[in-house]
Amino acid sequence: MKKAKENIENRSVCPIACTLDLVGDKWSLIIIRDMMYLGKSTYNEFLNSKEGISTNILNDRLVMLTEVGLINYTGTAKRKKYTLTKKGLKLKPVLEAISLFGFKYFTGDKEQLKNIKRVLNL
Amino acid sequence: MKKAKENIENRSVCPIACTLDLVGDKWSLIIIRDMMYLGKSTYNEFLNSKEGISTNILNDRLVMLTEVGLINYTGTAKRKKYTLTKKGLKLKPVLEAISLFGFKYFTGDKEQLKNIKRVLNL
DNA sequence: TAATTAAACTTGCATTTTGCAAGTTTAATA
DNA sequence: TATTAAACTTGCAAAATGCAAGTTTAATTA
Repeated sequence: MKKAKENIENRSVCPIACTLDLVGDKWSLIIIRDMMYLGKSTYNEFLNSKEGISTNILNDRLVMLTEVGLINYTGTAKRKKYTLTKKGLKLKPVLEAISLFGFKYFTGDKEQLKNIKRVLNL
Repeated sequence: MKKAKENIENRSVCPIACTLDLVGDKWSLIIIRDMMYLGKSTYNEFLNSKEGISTNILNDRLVMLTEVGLINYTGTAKRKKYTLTKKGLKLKPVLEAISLFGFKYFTGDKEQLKNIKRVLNL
């Protein structure tokens, strides 16, 4: 079994740097977005996100996010249902600030954005 | 001359994913933190941050952040002074939310954190 | 009950990104 | 004029990511 990073090494004591050591990568906040805003909870739901995460990275991130206490799961090994922990839910202001920035600076398809906006409760 | 990524490719139209395509890496928000909260503005000041960014990555990020319009610079090629653009300043709520999460979940050295808190205006 | 499906990984390998050490260029300073 | 130092640049090793394929075993279907 591949072993996930067990102890995140913080680069400094700065709270910003420490938080980025947890979720400052390309995929963690995408998974958390899926849980927080898009009602997703299973491996395959995450796998089918538009952004196209690959299976090994998805697995690594689910293990890591579980280890650091941002998510947990119920169900059998073959039917895991992931949910955000209380700690994970505390990232909501972060995602909200990020999406507000995104709405301001990325126009893209207006109709599509309207749908996203609705689903993200914005 | 090494060419920096010229057009960021967005993984999707999601505003969260798009924003993460800009600053969802290990170093960009550290540099922006240095400018926003720690009064830093030059290559060497960024280089001397506690987190220890390496020279090539720092250079890449400064080029990229300039290209995407989050920062810009004045001064000669040998004495560049970087500042946040209006767009870059719009990331302040993101950094604030991240640091609030960090303060809640990373204790570390109390005295040191108090100093950081002061310097971060929190 | 046996065969099939599919969800959740796992593995191997190529590509990309990052880290580290050292070197280069040229303004500013002594 | 010589030295310093700020801002890169380069080369190479290590780590992270991407991609395709394979594995395991619950759940479903025939």
